[in-house]
Amino acid sequence: MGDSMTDPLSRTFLALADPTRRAILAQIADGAQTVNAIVAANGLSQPGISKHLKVLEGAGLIRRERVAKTRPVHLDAAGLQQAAGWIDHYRQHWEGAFDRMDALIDRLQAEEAKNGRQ
Amino acid sequence: MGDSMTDPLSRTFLALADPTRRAILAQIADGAQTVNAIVAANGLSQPGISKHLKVLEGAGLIRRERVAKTRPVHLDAAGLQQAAGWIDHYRQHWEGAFDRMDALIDRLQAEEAKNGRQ
DNA sequence: AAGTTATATTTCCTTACGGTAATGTAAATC
DNA sequence: GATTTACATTACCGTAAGGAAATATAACTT
Repeated sequence: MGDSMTDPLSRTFLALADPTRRAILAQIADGAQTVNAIVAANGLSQPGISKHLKVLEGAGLIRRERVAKTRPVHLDAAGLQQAAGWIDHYRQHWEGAFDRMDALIDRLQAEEAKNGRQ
Repeated sequence: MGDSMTDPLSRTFLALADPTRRAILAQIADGAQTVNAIVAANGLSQPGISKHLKVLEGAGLIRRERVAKTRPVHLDAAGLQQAAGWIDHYRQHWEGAFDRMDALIDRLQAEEAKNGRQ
C-alpha cells in the first residue's frame, strides 16, 4: 500500500526515484494525457501504470480529472516545487562553498605570486 | 546489495527519499563530520548509519576521507546538482505554465470588464 | 604485541517496491 | 439493457530496502 506514514518530502523523492515515473512526468509536461496513452508510451501493463500514477498522485506530482470515461493525468507543480525547495537550500550552500573555494584559490595564487617575487 | 544497475538519477533521488539520509546531509552541510558524530546525532545503530552512508556515497552525494582512524564524511555537491538540474528542467516548464495562466487570467478579466461595460 | 577506538561488513529479519494476471466498476454506445 | 471502453483494485510473486546484532578490520596507544 501507499505508505502514508512517511513524510511528504520522502514520498516526493521516492516518487522521482523511478525512471518510469519520471518518463510519465516528462510525457505529461506539456499537456494532460489519458492513462491509456501513458500505457501505450511506456511498455508496461495497465495495472502497473495505475500503480505508478497512484505513487505520483500521493506525492502531489500529478492530478487527475474525470472527462467522460477517461481520467486525464496532469502535471502538478506543487510537489516538484517542494522538492526543488529542499534542494535549493543546499544549492545556496554549495554555491557558497564554491565561492569560498574561489576566494581560497585567489588567496593562494596571490601568496604564490608574492613568493615568486621574493 | 547496492544496486549499481539503476541509473544515477534514480539512485540520487532514492538516496534523498529517506529522512535519516537527508538529516545526515543537513548535518555535514557546513563541515565534515566523523561517522561516530553522525551516529550520535541520529538515534540509529552504527551499522545502520554506515549503510546509509554507502547509499549516499553511491549516489555521489557524499565523499569520505581517511584522517587517522576516522573517516570524515563530506557533502558532495555534484550529486545534488544533477538532481537539481533535472528538477530545474520542469521548473522552467511550470513557470511557463504559470505565466500562461497569468496571461489567461488577464485576458479573462479583460473580457469580463468589457462585458461588464456592455 | 596487546588493547582500544573507529568504522566496515556480514547475517538475519521484516516490510515495501515493482511487476503481471485476473477481476471489478463506471461511463459511453448500440 | 447488454456490450464495450477506460480505468481501478485485488491477489500474488520475486527482489530490494531498512533495521539491529554480531563480527571483522584498520589504525592509534601503551
